[in-house]
Amino acid sequence: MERSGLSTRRVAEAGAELADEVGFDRVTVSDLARRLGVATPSLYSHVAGSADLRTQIALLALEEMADRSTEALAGRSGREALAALGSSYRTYAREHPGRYAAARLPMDTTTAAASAGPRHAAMTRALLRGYDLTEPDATHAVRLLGSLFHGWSSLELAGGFDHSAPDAGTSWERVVDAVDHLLRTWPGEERR
Amino acid sequence: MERSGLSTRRVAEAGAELADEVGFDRVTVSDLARRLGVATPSLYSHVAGSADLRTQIALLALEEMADRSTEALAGRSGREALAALGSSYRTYAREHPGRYAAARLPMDTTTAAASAGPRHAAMTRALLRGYDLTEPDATHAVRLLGSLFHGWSSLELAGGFDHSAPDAGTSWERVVDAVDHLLRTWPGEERR
DNA sequence: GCAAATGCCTAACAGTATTAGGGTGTGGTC
DNA sequence: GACCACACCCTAATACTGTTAGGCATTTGC
Repeated sequence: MERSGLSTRRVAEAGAELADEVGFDRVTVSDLARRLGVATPSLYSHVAGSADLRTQIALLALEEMADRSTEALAGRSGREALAALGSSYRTYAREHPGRYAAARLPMDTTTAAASAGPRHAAMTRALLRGYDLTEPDATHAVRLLGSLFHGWSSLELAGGFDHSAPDAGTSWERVVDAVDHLLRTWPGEERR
Repeated sequence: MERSGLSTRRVAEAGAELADEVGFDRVTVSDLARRLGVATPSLYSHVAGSADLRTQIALLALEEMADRSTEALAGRSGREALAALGSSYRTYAREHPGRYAAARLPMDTTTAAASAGPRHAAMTRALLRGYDLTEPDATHAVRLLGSLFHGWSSLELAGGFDHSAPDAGTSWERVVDAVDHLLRTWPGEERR
């Protein structure tokens, strides 16, 4: 029989494709095998099973997002960088909902450490260099931005903003303004 | 044979329990039936199937969260209310990770509209009355807060803050300070 | 060319989701 | 107080999905 020329990477890519089409939680080893034109057990040479398949898709998505974000941030700083990074996530989530959902998959510590996750944190930190924050405020801000970007994309993807005005894009622009303002006027420790 | 006295509500509650123990994505009709001491098909009198079961758990979780938040907000305003609402979500996510995950389940428009979802939005809006925001800025702020609360709890639940200082609680306090500050100094339209 | 590794297959089994259809309590009705 | 209808739960049966075991063939490295 003719070989299909599969590999872990190729399987993950096909899985990502499938995730975007039918949703990450409906990705199935059997379905993926069908689409690849091979028998189900054949995939077990490339991924360890259903859980591993999901992880591989997640890793792929994290890399792609990091690559896009890196490009989006190049040569920008301040509000411009903030808007670019946020848009990068928003756009990715819209174009690749399945991959985006995959990227939120919790994974064990060592896998997470070897993923592109740290690159994301580093980018946010780099972005903050355009503002005047010192530790530990910079860390707080990293977490705030991470939560906000992630939360916003999730809600937008779930259609949370679909049925009320103004539209998500407009609102997002104003939120970027607000956060930019916040980062430039971050409150000192004296407050309670 | 003796009857178990089940009902949709009771099944959903048991499902929520199960979700908290094993994780929302591992909730299974069979497993739930086993725990309830009935045969698997028996559950189909109370829920329409696997998908419906998940939805019922989600609706339950949304209600519980809304109830807790309502209580937490009572008699508070400004920064205090902000902190209370945020803590309400954070605590719920920590105590009931499975239910919390369930609450993020995307559902169709009509189901969502009939859920406690709108109550959550209303609470956030109510909270903002303690600040001086006019439309459309209030809407932007509602969305910002919703995204931030959700994103923060998700990341914290996934262990995203576990391996770096300062701890999540401290960081959260400072983020509340920052957001409180932001809401009191929300930037006007003239900025770009 | 040959040996070993690799890539893919078939066979087989456990577990889950779901439908169909049957019996038995339970509660309302006269 | 009998009866009837419905609600509730069961067994049987089917179709997948996930996974392991073991076999043949093609490719690759020497």
